[in-house]
Amino acid sequence: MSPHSPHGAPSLGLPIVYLVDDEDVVRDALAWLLRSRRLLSEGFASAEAFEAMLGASAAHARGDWPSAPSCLLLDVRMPGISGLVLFERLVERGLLAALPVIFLTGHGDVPTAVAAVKRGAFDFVEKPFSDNALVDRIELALKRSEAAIRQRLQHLALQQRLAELTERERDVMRLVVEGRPNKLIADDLQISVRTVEVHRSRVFEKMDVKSAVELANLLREPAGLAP
Amino acid sequence: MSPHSPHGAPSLGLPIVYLVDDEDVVRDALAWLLRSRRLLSEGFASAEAFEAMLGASAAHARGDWPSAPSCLLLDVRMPGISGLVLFERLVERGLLAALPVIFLTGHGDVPTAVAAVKRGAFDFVEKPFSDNALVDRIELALKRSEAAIRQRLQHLALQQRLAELTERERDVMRLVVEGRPNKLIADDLQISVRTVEVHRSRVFEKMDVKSAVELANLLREPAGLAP
DNA sequence: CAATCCATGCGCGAAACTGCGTAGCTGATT
DNA sequence: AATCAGCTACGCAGTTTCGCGCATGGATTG
Repeated sequence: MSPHSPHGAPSLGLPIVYLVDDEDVVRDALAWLLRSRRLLSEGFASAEAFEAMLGASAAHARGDWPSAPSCLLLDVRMPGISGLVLFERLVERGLLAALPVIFLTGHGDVPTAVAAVKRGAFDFVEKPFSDNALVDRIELALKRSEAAIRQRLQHLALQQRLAELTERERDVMRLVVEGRPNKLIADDLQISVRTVEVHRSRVFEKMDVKSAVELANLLREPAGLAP
Repeated sequence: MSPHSPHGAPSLGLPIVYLVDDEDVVRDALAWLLRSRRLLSEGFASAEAFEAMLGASAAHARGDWPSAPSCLLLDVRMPGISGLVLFERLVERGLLAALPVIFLTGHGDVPTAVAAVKRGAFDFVEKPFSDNALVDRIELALKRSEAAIRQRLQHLALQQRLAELTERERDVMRLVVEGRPNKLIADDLQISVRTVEVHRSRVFEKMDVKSAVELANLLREPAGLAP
């Protein structure tokens, strides 16, 4: 296990703040601010550059998430791909939870800001901003990112175990978590009770639970539902 | 059963849109617009007047929700209690879900708008607005309100059934939904297995389920958790 | 061909569920 | 004081369900 973990949970790596702004001055200022607060950062002069980095580091496996808590300080208007467009792409890739976006803008209008926040932007701040307040927001965003990544890892672990099940075992499992007794499951699937028991016990074994209730609880957790 | 329900679910009453704006002209225009779209509305010239209506109709029972889908079109700046303050009070009373708030403002600033949306405002639109777009948003808000109210009703029904349980029955239930077998529950509570079985069966009866798994599923639903 | 998955039968012991009966305690009603 | 109702608690007996081991066979796949 790598460095000391805060609460016994495995460390996810050092938090990092990505800066995407076409103006060197802005990036440098932010980088300086963050360094002074002991936060790692990495700057990009365009949305394209940032996406290139994302694609490379994430091993182009869609659905892949950053493994360290991170957030993105994003300028709204930039030459080339605008911040809003980049943001929209991140939304569609489902990356927002792992990579909260804080918009930075000089001259924001209300509809744009409102739309961005409703779409899931973590914040939308106008320059000039208070350094303190911004860093506070960033740290909140990093915490949310960490929480999302942890939840994702749990989710993946669960999916992995689910993937080990055979088709038939999944059939049985579905009925088991609906609370149906073995006899009725056997009737539903047109197989013998004994066979249901066999599948059922394999499911328990593979999913590492000891009872149907535990299994139901496992699958009812947020991680057990959506992809 | 009153009027025709859309999907077999019981009707919640006619949707209503509340208008809170100090300018008569604005309220009249909105009322006219809504009437033309066959939506009920009720206007208030001040936040105070609206709160008075809320207090009266809700029978001052905190936690009480409007029984019909509704939403609130709220002007940001008004003499007396401002729209923002009223909004904040609604947030604190937990009414936002049942009564989504759409802010209307002539001259909004970005930070205010962003803060409102992050606090849970359904929307924040600047005048002049498109009638069509606004009505669309209102109808979405009403749908969300209806969904929230339905969920709340389910939640209350569940809480009601939970309230019928004895202290001891709740003790047993907790352990049952953790997946513990009767024998261990008996050890935990220092009572005999037979007694556990009695409580367990009473719980099933009162909660109207036939197995521990069904019970767990019932309690794991969103309605089963927070107050 | 070997391995895997699915399916089945039989049987044993444990656990769970049910019905019937008992009993102490509290609090309210009469 | 007597009574009734509700909650808690327990035992016995009987039935059902569950969990598991052992053994068998067909279908699919590498």
